[in-house]
Amino acid sequence: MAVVTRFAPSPTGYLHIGGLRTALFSWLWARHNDGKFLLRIEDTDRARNSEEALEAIIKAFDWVGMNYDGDVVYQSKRFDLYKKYIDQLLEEGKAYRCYMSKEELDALREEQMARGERPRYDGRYRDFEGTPPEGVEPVIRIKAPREGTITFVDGIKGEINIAADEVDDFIIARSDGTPTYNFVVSIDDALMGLTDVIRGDDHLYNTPKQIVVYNALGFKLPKFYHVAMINNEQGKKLSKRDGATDVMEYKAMGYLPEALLNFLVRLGWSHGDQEIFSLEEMIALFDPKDINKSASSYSPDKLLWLNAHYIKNTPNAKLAELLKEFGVDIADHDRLEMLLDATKERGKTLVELAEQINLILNAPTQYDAKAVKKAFKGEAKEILVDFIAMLQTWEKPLHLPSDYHAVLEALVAEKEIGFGKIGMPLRVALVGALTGPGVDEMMAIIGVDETIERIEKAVATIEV
RNA sequence: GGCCCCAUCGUCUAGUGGCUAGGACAGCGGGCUUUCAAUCCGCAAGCCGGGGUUCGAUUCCCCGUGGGGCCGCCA
Repeated sequence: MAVVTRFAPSPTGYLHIGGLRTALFSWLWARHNDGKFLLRIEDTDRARNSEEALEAIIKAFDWVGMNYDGDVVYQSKRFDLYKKYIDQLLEEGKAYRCYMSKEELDALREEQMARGERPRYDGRYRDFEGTPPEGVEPVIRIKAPREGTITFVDGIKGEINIAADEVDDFIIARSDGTPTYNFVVSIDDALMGLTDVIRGDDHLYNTPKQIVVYNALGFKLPKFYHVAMINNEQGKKLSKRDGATDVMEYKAMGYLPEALLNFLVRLGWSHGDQEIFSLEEMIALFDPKDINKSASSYSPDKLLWLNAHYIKNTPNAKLAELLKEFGVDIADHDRLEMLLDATKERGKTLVELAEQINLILNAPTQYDAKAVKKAFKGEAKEILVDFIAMLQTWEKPLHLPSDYHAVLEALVAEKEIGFGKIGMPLRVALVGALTGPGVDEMMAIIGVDETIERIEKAVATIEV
């Protein structure tokens, strides 16, 4: 049987980083098996805006290169279907109307908490046959087993046992007739033909409830995989204050989708010592049985490292295209290759890369004070002036970094100085700072005229 | 509070009834270099604690401890 997995977010308006990981796991497993990966929006609570939410999710999927099969299923559009199953259960005596008010329910809960028990419905209307109280719209509850144990095998955690009395007769339809989460999830998972349900382990306790529904309706159980959560660096639940939780924020911060996916796949899953995985490798190697049981902490260092790795390995033409969103348009630059080769080793994100490029392309508007103190001293002025003269009278072509390097070598030899004597002041003259790509590269990129112009401008500021 | 889940370097993780417990990121040191990076080499860093079982436990069992999750007419 073909593997069918799904991603079933509630419409929050954005895709959470943790959601992307479980979606990725599900997607990989489907693709690995040539199966299907379905998308469903859990919007039984009608207050939420599912159209917008879906758009946000698809946008994020597009960005990372994930897709889904078939049509998106909206639970809000399937209420008739759910109603049919509710009626069926009612008719078969597997569900019943409960006339307990919210106030009564709250009171019961408080009592139980005070006694140190797990709050749960006491089943008082389970076998009720009298006259229902006036003016109360009932909810529908499903009959859960009253004794024994609900057992299932989790593909990651192994056998899970929950005592039946831990699962109460939970509500499957609200007093306004709308169905509730655990009920519709079971029906949809069954009807959509899910074979493997991969989800966060915050759903672990929902599984026995859903099994109650599966059994009542005679549906076949899928395999369940409950993936441990991603916590923050302090081991607490990941929240907005821990940094970006919205997937698209990573795009804005200059991360490559390959890096983010590679980072996420290794959070909770591994394949020996391998760290770098292409999408193809992930698909080929992923198996949910290799997912870790324990929760992991989110620490962005490795993501940054991966991003640097993928930037270094991205073709320059593509980088140029991506950089447009970061305010750098160098697609038509005639030294494109040289420019990116000189900078891509230095930028861990596209944002940093854009900064590096701007540093070279734009003449410095000011010179770093420390750099000036260190570089513009002694005979620096004289050396720079000589260098200009040498560039102006140089007879060979000046195109490649090596061409400029030859000029520098000639200067160093003639004046019998070390490379640093010219290198440092030259660097400050070109970009205003003591860091950055090699001066040979930078001169080749901006060309001889611009080079001379920048040096002249710098020389004018040196007082000695 | 009840129930459930989890536990290897700071972080992500590999691994086994017997290994010098492996890799990666971060950290530190060094090489390369006109700078900063990149890169290369090296160093430091871990089996939560206590009981068992066993010739031998990081590994299997139990109990602690710690962390997480769930306990809605939310999903």
